[in-house]
Amino acid sequence: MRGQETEPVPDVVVSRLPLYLRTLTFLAEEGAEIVSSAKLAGRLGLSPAQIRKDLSHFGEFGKQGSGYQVAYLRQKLQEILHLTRTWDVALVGAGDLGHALAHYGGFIDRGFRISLVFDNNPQKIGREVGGLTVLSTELMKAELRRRQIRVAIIAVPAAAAQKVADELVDAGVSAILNYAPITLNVPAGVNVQYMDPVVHLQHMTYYLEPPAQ
Amino acid sequence: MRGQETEPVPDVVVSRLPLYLRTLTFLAEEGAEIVSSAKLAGRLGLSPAQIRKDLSHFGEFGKQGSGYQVAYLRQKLQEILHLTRTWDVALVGAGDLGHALAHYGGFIDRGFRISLVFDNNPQKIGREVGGLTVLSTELMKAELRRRQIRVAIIAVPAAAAQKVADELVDAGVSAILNYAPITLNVPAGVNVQYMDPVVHLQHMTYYLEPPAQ
DNA sequence: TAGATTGTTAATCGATTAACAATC
DNA sequence: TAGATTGTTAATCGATTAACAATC
Repeated sequence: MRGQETEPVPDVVVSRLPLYLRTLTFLAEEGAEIVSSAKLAGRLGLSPAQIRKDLSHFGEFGKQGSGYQVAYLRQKLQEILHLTRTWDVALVGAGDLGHALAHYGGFIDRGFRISLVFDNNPQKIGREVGGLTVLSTELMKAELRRRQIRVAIIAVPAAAAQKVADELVDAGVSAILNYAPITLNVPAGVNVQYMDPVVHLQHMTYYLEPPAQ
Repeated sequence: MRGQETEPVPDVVVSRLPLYLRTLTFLAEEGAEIVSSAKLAGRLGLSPAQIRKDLSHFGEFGKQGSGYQVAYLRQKLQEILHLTRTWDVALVGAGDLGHALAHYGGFIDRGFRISLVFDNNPQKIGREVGGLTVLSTELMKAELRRRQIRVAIIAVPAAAAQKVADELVDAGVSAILNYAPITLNVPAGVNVQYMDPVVHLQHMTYYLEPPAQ
């Protein structure tokens, strides 16, 4: 317990909170009303102590002897992660991946809604994707500013990604989920998360025996 | 330098190697022949010392005074990550995301090839996706065994993912890239990497001011 | 040679874990 | 009450960084 929030919470702790939240949602769907740090840890492959320590950065949410109320902790995590509202997200790139993201039904009940789709291909501009009309990237900056969009997803080829990132930052975006296989250069204060499947596959092949073939 | 490889390399080090490799490929395309740890670090937003320390787990690849030969270090990283051959990958799930992955052109020159696509939907079985015929998941175990597939991608809804994972493991798969928003339970020796866009978006909203709206 | 940069050591920093008093 | 589990402290563990001799 503490009065005013002072020490910043380590980013590695923050990165686990969405996993806790996701698991709590499952537990709630399964009808669980109470969960212990041990049970939550078992689901996630973490240690109970780590979960308790992580949560202790934000307050006291459990009860000795029983554990955490699932609905309550879930609510608290949503508040901590600023998910008590829905964030409008701009999607840049209306290719195969952009289509998949625009059609993905898993955003809305976890705090996000793709509200704008951009592409620079005249063939795609004006088409409809996931209920949205694809807009020209030339309109991007103005639209993002007007709608005060803070979150964007980059789903363009690597060669175009840095330019898109620059424009997004210029338009006031400060959270970027980047599917392009390239490290982006962004100013301090802008957060980038990376989603390159090949990077994760390559990470795993390290542990695979180089097969005979 | 050491004789026989003894100490295991920390996983956090392994996780950075694909990023080094990716950046070296870019540098090679840009025509760079030599790169210093400082330049590589600048590109990646890391410290030069970290890159040198990471690489030192595997050998001595640089030259005092100049740095690393791009082509040589790239080759070495490919060998370390077992990327001197192409890995056949099974894709499970032929929905929007599965389509996007099957059509993605970025796998082949980075060591992977989607060779099999499975789905349990009779509407999809027999259809063609990215040049491959969608097979029934009922054939999965036999096909994976027969072709000795070690790497798979899960692109099915969360509700189906654990069952798919169990079947993949049973079929001998030991590296799973999981797009379903759920933590998988797998035996020791099976590696899972997660790709849940919402988890990464939620990580970032922690740092965003909860907007007025 | 002088300048630059590696590979490595030791110091620092930070994260995880173990343990337990508090308490439901 | 007895048993269980939290929140927290201190210890441990591991990763990052700083610094520099070696050397290209």
